[in-house]
Amino acid sequence: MTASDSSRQPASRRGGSERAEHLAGLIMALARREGMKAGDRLIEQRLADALDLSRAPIRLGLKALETAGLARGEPHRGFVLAKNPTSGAAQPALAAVRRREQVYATIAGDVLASRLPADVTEAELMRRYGLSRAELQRLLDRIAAEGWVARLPGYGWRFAETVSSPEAHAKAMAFRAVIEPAAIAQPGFALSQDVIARLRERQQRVFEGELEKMTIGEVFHSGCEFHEEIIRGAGNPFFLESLRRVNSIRRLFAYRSFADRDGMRRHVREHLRLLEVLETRRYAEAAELMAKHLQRPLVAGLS
Amino acid sequence: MTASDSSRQPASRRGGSERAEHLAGLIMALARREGMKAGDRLIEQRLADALDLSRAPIRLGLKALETAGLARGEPHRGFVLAKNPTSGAAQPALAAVRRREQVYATIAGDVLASRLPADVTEAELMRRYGLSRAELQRLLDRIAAEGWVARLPGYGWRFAETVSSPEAHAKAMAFRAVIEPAAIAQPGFALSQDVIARLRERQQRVFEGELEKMTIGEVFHSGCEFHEEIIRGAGNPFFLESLRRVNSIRRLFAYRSFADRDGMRRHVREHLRLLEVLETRRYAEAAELMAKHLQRPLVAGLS
DNA sequence: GATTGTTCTTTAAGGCAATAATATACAATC
DNA sequence: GATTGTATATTATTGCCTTAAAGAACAATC
Repeated sequence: MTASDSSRQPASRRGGSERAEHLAGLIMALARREGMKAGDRLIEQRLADALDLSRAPIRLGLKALETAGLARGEPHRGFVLAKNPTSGAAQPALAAVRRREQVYATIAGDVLASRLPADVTEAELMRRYGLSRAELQRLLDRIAAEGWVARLPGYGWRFAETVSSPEAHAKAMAFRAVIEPAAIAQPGFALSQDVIARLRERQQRVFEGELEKMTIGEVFHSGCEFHEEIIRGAGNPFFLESLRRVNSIRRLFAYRSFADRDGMRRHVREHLRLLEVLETRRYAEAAELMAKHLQRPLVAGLS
Repeated sequence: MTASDSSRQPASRRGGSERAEHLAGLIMALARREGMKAGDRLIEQRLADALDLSRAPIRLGLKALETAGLARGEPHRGFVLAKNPTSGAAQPALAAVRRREQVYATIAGDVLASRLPADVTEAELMRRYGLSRAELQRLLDRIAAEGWVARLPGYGWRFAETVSSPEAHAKAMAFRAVIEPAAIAQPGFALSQDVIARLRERQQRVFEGELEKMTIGEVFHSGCEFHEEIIRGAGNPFFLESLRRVNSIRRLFAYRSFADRDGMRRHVREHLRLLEVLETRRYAEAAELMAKHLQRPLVAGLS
């Protein structure tokens, strides 16, 4: 009924190489994470290592970036960032990525609004969203990895009730309120000064202006990264892993939440405060602070 | 180098329908969980509902059970359990299931012992374990769902360091020691008398003798079920989900642990004690008890 | 009236060949 | 000496087709 008919095309040949633009997006995202500026060199091997790829696909991504005007390249000198990755101009390349995400978002929306039955066959999804079997499988694998759909033993898949339930958000927060402070309170917890500095720099930048220019999705993403980086300090992958999963589900309803810029501002300030305490290794205190940070009901979802 | 060559066959036609025997195994496992006895009827639709399947595959499973001598069927009267599902005789049908699990176990062992590089291509795995692409994909999907392998952005997969690390077990326990007591202490925690009764009955049975007859794997499985049923009481799927994931990884190294029957006995006694406290709704006390239960170093892994 | 038996429809898995994407090795350039 | 350019080998995806598996509907039986 609500299915998007999503350009019935052979999945390749669609506006100048979908894959390349996707790669371009990955590169820009990395550049942003690393705090790179316009003019910085984009060294192939370094990008390849950071993204767990070989140079071949990186190269495609770089070419796409050049086409999009986000990078400039000269023969035998490689590529250089043409714009600050945080600037609004980073959108063009991302536009392609967005298109790729469209079906995902549509499905997420349909599941959240219960427009889709809990149990569905692949055939039905293919028809409904105009996907090839291969495309659908990729998508379902990804969603399964995020934990909100699972294969049934026979034919078909089942969406987790978790997602569509109205209390889902509260439950996710309750879970975080348990694991995040506990992680900080773990015996071996430690956060290198490097990491702290990087996190602070990023939060500071957001605090001092970028916030206004960011989309809800970006703010959300940035918050997740912050918290995931901190929980990583426990040195226990189970904490990190479980936070990641919660976050990937929270992301689904984050889009619905209102943009309360003031609340977000206060939120980021708390992040900065937390970093101060972590820096001086007062972990017990930091754990408490984190607990408070998470318990605050807050609008409808960020952190 | 250590690859098992695993009967290079077309994946179907292998000793009287592999799939049917697998289904038979599912049915027996269900019968055990539900505490069924020899003589109980196996009603197709009921089994189908419980296993999220239709009657067609159930029927195959039942026929296989009959062949294996675990069920008896008469025309128009359906099937009846021939043996107690807890008896050792339940093994024959499971033998087929085990065969199916063999490659999985081999891979798990190779990863645990670091005989496999962290990054591998599918082609390499296919060669090494003598699998078709389809078989391998199924396997990798399952392992990915369990969380100890993940697709790389390019070609290949990466096994989680989590698994092979020597501290993995301690980390898993540390994580459990956080979430399980916290789950019990959640505001809405509740466990119906029904559930408590069922759990008690099961633990009691194990305590009073079955323990001696169970394999390590079965003891482990039973322990997981117990804990998962309890954490479910928090009514927060994130707790349950994360415990499940930890457990599916713990299972990997559980096989290596020694069978300390005395330790296990004490362990089950603690489960029974915990149920008593839960029954009277003294949740704070129960949470503490659970924390102690999990903190005890214990041999090498059960609970 | 519930359950099993049977038939028919739909769904997905498996294998194969063609093609695209990625990795790798080495030469060329700065 | 590090990085880019290029050629080659390896790896995995895609689409197509065949076949197996599962679901659904209805009749038959207890």
